[in-house]
Amino acid sequence: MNTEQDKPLTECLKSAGLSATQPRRLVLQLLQQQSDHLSADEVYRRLVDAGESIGIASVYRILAQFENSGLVNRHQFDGTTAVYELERGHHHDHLICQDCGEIIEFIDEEIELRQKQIANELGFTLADHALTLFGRCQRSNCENRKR
Amino acid sequence: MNTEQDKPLTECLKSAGLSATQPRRLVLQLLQQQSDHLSADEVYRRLVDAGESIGIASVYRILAQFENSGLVNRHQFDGTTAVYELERGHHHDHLICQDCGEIIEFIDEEIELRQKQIANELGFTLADHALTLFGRCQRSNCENRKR
DNA sequence: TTGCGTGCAAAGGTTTTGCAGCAAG
DNA sequence: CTTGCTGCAAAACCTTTGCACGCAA
Repeated sequence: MNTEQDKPLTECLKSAGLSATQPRRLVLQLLQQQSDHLSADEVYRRLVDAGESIGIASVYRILAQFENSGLVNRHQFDGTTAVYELERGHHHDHLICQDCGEIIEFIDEEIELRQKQIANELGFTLADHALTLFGRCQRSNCENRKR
Repeated sequence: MNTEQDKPLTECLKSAGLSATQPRRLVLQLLQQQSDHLSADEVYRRLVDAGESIGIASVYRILAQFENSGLVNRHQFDGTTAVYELERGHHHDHLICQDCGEIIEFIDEEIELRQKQIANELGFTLADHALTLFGRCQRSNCENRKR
């Protein structure tokens, strides 16, 4: 699949309807290099730590713009902080380890289909969904295991 | 099914390991009367509007205690405000209308089962899950319909 | 009585906003 | 040049916490 991330930063921004300013390039580049799910503050910190000049307000504004343009997805895994990940053209849901915080992405067509069916049965057109599983990994060497 | 809500307030609280104070009784009673999903602030406001004397801090503390005792469930449907609903012994997920905000509860055993299977296949034991569908209702008379 | 629970106010963390200056096209 | 974007600081918002007082058992 040919996704936006294959284009150079400037073109990727332009085709999303955004002018290619330096802060926007920086945020987009960071998200492309990362496979993690980053909070706004983590994005800000990493850029500052890398010697870049950017403000936290711009990070929030840019991430919101990226989300509206479909460039990134926003998730609210815990109740406090939102995290963002680059839209890579492959929809997926998330499984989070309650011990070590590891985030695993998965996709299940059966669940996807049932969701649509359920919405339809209830008289709705499915527009979006949020599915997060919380579990405990069975790795004996999980360094974050509690207890 | 015989649930906690069938008991008088005091007994319900006691069997949850909580002393039966007036604020706790008030919050529990409100949640029992309500079938809605209420935010902490909504709980606070409704009690104050009803002439009761209670502080917002107590509402937050009490709702957290209720959640730890399994008396209520906490949901984070949007990114900003948590909502609470009385645990009635029937697990369910939620479908929310993006037009009118209506919340519909549903349960689908197929999805429940697949979730467990997926977690197991990935080497995890499923502990919890959050599934929320977002859709648009097809009621022509939906007064909150946008556009 | 005795300690837990409460209310108030202040603090905490995340996100948004107002505004003057600056950069992109 | 001209408009839109940025950075800073302050505000907004939801939630938690410290503390002295008061109620439940």
